[in-house]
Amino acid sequence: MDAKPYIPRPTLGRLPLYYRCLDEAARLGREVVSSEDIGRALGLPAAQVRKDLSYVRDLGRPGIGYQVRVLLASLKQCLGLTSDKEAIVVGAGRLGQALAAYPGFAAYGLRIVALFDHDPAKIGQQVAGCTIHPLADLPGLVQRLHIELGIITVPAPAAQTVADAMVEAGIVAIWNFAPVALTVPEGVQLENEDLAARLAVLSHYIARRSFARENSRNA
Amino acid sequence: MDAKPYIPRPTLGRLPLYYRCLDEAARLGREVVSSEDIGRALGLPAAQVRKDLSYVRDLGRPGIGYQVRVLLASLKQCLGLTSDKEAIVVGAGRLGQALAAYPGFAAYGLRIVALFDHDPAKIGQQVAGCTIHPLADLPGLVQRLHIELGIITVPAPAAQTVADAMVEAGIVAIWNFAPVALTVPEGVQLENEDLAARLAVLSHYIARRSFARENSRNA
DNA sequence: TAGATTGTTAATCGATTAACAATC
DNA sequence: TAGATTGTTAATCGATTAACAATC
Repeated sequence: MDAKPYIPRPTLGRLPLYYRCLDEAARLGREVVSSEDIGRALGLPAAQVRKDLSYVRDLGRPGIGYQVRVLLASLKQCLGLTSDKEAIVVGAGRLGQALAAYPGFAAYGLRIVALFDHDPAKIGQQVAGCTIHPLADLPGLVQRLHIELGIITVPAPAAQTVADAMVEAGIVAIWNFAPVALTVPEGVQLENEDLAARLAVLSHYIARRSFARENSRNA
Repeated sequence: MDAKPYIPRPTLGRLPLYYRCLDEAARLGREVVSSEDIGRALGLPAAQVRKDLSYVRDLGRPGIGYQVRVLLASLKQCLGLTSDKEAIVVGAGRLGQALAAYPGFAAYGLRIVALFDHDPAKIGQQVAGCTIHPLADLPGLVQRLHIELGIITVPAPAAQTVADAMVEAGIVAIWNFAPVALTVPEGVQLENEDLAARLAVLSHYIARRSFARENSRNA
């Protein structure tokens, strides 16, 4: 047991990419990869790959590279994917349902096991093998299955209440899609996914682009 | 016309939050807000708010604060939201449909106007007022409507082909949900949204948490 | 041994935070 | 005028990149 206690957030965000890259290499039957190989596949400088991987554990061999199997296992452990992690989604609208059915999580051994909604019409429906439960069942189900991961896809005004209920039930990491700043107790990890804000950033790039074009015309 | 030519990426990511915050303040009838007010609402230090807003334009008044209407208009221009921006989604699976129907974009004047899919069974279906078109119609539609924003929600193996088609058709900013490193020509803005990778990061935090707990027990 | 490639140190770069003169 | 709050400068912090000794 020597998982590192602290990894910088930017590095952390890249670890899943390394994991997927190594997984792919393993499927192709490769036994060893270099930081150069990984960097090329992901569009990152080799030095950054080495630096990032040094946080995971000392696994490469100078002159040789990284053993695919070994590094994969380390990344798996570092990302907490050794035991399958289960998550719940609160808010069974289109987005919540899309996440519940999203096939991409499986590559990391992540699984959404239940949806919750307050709309009586939705209760009992199945989405990709996942049942929609009433909100009242949340605490019981979370505790019974020892769920630690919660995803919020309710409208903004309901999000804080849902977050509170999740924390109360024992969830320690929340992925929030509602465009609102939530308050959670110390020790609960919160990640915000603001889809509209992301799209607005792309809109800015387009605006800047036309601005630059105009400028060069007038220059 | 004095839109700033360059804004750091972290700042850029916060601008939409300021926009939403100011929009809210305007709806509440507030005429002036301070960097302190904004910071409190968003959980950011006031100094950072001021620094960020200084990239947008010089708009605050010392001793007073920021005029809500004026700052809102500046942010709108900076984010390119003065003229309504339209986007297309390629990949009419659950995720693509959820995005097409997502109500949150409207707050920024962003709108998804068409879905594309290669599945003949889906062609012609409506999703939240948005028609699903065959892929062959993409170039024509993009050019006719002068669409500059494309969203990719197809499986990873198809993503590069879709990106190429988008660029060919004239799209200059791509939001890619497929978990794969795409190649686009210089000048085309690419933002990756890797949902599974995001969830994996949360999984790591949980793992670290239990590691920390175990450690403190043994300490 | 020579060539390859690591892990790490040091240099660079960029973002955040603190402090404060300017000004309403 | 006194109090409030900006915009900006300088200090701090943290991440990326480059370089290279260690080593397979």
